[in-house]
Amino acid sequence: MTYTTGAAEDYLKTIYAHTEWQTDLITPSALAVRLGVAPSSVTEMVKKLAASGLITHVPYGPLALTDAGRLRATAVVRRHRLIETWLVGEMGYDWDEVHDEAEILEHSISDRLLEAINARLGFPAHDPHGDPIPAADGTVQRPAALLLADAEVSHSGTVLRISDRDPAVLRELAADLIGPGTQFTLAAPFTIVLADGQSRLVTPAAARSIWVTA
Amino acid sequence: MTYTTGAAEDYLKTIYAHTEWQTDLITPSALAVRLGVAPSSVTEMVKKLAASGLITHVPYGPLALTDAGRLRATAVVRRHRLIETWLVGEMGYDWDEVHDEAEILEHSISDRLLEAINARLGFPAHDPHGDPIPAADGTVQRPAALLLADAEVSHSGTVLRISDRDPAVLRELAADLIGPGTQFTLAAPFTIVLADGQSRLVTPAAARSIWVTA
DNA sequence: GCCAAACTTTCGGCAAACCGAAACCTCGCT
DNA sequence: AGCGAGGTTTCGGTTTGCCGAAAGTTTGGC
Repeated sequence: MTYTTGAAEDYLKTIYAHTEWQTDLITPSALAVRLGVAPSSVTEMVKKLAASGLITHVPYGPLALTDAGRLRATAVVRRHRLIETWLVGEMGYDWDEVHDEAEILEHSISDRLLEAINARLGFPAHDPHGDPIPAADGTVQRPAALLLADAEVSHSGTVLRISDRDPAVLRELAADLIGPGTQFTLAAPFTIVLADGQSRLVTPAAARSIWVTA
Repeated sequence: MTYTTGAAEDYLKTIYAHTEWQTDLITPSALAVRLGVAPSSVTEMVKKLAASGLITHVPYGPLALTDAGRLRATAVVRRHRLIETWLVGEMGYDWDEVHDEAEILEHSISDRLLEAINARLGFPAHDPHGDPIPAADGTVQRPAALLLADAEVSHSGTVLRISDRDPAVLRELAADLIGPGTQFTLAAPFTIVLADGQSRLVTPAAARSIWVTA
């Protein structure tokens, strides 16, 4: 069936998000934590999503999106990221303030309004955090990326994206003028040197939120 | 208590809308028809709204908003009309296309985003149909108005608002270049003469949708 | 190779909105 | 005054999404 309630969209989106920058599959309990619901609620929704052919699931095993599920998930992510881009680009929001608003609007905006926004923005490829905006057909352009916390000392590269999970990290980095496109060299663990020679100490939380070119 | 679900907002808005341009109170059955729900659903919601102090209701009697309910209702109407104004003013919608989108977004947009939109639009006083946009404190500036269908022949005036209930009427009037602000004289029933001397035959449905200065 | 911890599922329940059928008021008309 | 039509409410039931407690499964460590 169609089955496109807001709740189901949130489950699909979260399953998708888990594998966007890493490869392991998500477990029901991890999904429960991410969504802030009880494990039993996940079991229930998983049954519905599997019955609708949007995910695959063997009992007591992890979850994986089907092609149909991934298409549905990327559509939600597309809406979310276009809305975030619009809030920052046109409505005066800062990049640490857009998440909650987008979380709600992504479930109610029409395709038509979304495309009007997309056109106004000039069909952006990335949102303010550097995350790729999926195309309408579900295609996503995702560069090879590495967590800054996992990079070797002396690694040089460009910041690709900052996870928007933690607004405090976003504010910290905005104050340090670090964002997508920033070029750097890792001088020592948690210490980066920018193109202009200035060095910055990033917190461990930030190092685990910043993804850079490999 | 607070009780601000989307469903409750729709009930309050509809009760408010009924008395906006006329004075009689709405009955539960009329409310059911307007909302497209069964009468028994109305009874149930009416109990909750009355228990929350948002409406008054004596069994088997009509419904009336309390001050608290009216404030809640005008807040929804404000969101609806600002969204409509924005869709027409910035997003390329025509005035007959905005209702459904606004109907959904009015329940999910935040106060902050609404005010950002309001500021971009220059704090408009009316929506594209000529309906007054309530102020944030619930105040509404509503001029004395008369239905064109009820006006006497030779009545002269200005179009104040067009009900947005029927998109076909809106398209008909847009084609005839009739809208809020249009000056006219009623030459004969259903026949108006515009300021430039051109005359227009309006359909009975349109005459029951056009409100003019008294 | 077994067992307990950790994870997952099942089960009964709840709240919000909705429904249709049946019971119940009200009011106008005779 | 009484009666019936029409509007309103009650009642039992449905769906969606959530919960906690209890039962079931898996798996790592000994």
